[in-house]
Amino acid sequence: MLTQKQLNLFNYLKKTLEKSNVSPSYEEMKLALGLNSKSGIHRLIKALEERGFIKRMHNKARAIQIINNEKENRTDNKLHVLKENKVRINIYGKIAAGTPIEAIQHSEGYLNIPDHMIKNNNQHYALKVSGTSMIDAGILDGDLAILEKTSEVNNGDIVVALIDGQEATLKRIRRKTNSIALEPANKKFETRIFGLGRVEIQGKLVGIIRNY
Amino acid sequence: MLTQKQLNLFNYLKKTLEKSNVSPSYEEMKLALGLNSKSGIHRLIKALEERGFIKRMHNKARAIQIINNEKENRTDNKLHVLKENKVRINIYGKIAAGTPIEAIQHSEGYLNIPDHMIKNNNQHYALKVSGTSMIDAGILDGDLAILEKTSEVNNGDIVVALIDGQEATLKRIRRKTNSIALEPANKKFETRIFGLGRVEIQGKLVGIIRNY
DNA sequence: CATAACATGAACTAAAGTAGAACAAAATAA
DNA sequence: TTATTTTGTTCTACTTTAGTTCATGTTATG
Repeated sequence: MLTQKQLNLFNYLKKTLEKSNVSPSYEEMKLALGLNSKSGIHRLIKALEERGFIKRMHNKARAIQIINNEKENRTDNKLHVLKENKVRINIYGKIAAGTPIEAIQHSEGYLNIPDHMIKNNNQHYALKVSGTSMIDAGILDGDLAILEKTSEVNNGDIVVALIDGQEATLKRIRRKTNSIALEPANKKFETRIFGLGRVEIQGKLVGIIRNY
Repeated sequence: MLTQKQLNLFNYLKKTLEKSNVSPSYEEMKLALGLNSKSGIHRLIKALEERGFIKRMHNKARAIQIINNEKENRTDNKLHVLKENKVRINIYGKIAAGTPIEAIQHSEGYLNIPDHMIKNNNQHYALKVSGTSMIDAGILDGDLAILEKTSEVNNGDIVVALIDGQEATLKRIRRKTNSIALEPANKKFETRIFGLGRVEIQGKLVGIIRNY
């Protein structure tokens, strides 16, 4: 695609532009390639532009721009994306009454979350909070709840509980000897107590994201 | 893609805008670059705009905006990475009594935030909430507040207000004819009312991130 | 509404930079 | 080999950059 000279100039341009955003002038390029004349540079620049390796603003000083072609950074990018992917989780819908979360097959979309929210290797997912039953815990209607898929929860944790395989709800949990209490954080709602078998923990709250 | 002078000015702009969201005036830039004339600055600004490094509002004072895309956005590949990337913003410390944010030079670290939180090109930053004065708005002690650097706020918005250049606080704002009321969201705290000149808006709340 | 603070821009100078024609030598391809 | 493209040089023409001064708008604010 390129001749040797063109490649030399291109590499020099790239190197220079990576250091700072100052393009070299023809004079500087001439020196860098050990030429005695700027015209040669001009021709090389035209060739690079024609072949789509650089772009420039005509008749503007030091206004050359590198066009990165796919081949070179492809591997880099994939690696990068993969790394970033860890913190990409599914949004499964609203946590309202009625629908068990597992039944929701389709994700409503992806969400990039702050990586510090993920502290272990468990799967995570997000639900949109519906209702005001946890308002005194600072969880408002419309907030996004970030949840860790686990059943290891402590008393006082806020969890997604599936009741009778039917109703999913976000509540504070308190285990007793042979019952489980699900406490709202709102005086207008009441604590509900269930037998051990009726409640399945589907996740533990690890974060809240709110948008104004 | 820039000349040296253009880069110098750009760096100065960047630095200044990172500290606070007030653009320098031409006069100030003139001094910063050691010129005797504002016209030179004007031309450099035009060049920077032409090359896509800044954006400005015509005939508005101190209305320059950095476009942060010098290298990344140019090629398709990198754009992809950018899309996957969470937006990275600075955490500037706690928002407690006493310290004006502008005085905090050093960032306490970076934070990756969900990209949907950033809805415009303004700069954003994060502060850790200290205290319970906004608890009824669902903002708890220790929450991370995501703030947009702007002074365009509406009544009822939650903002970071700097009082007398001294005390930074997160409150709901209500502008009256010749005073500004800063309302807490906690009955135990009282609304404070200030003269127009005493309060400077340093940012507007756009999100809350909480970690359990 | 007056005034200070800012932004815009014309005119001019010198220096730096870009554009390209014309010709010769070298490298490459046919 | 012959033809074609690439490279290098010199020389010239022209444009932009960068700085100055001075004048003219525009906006914000008391």
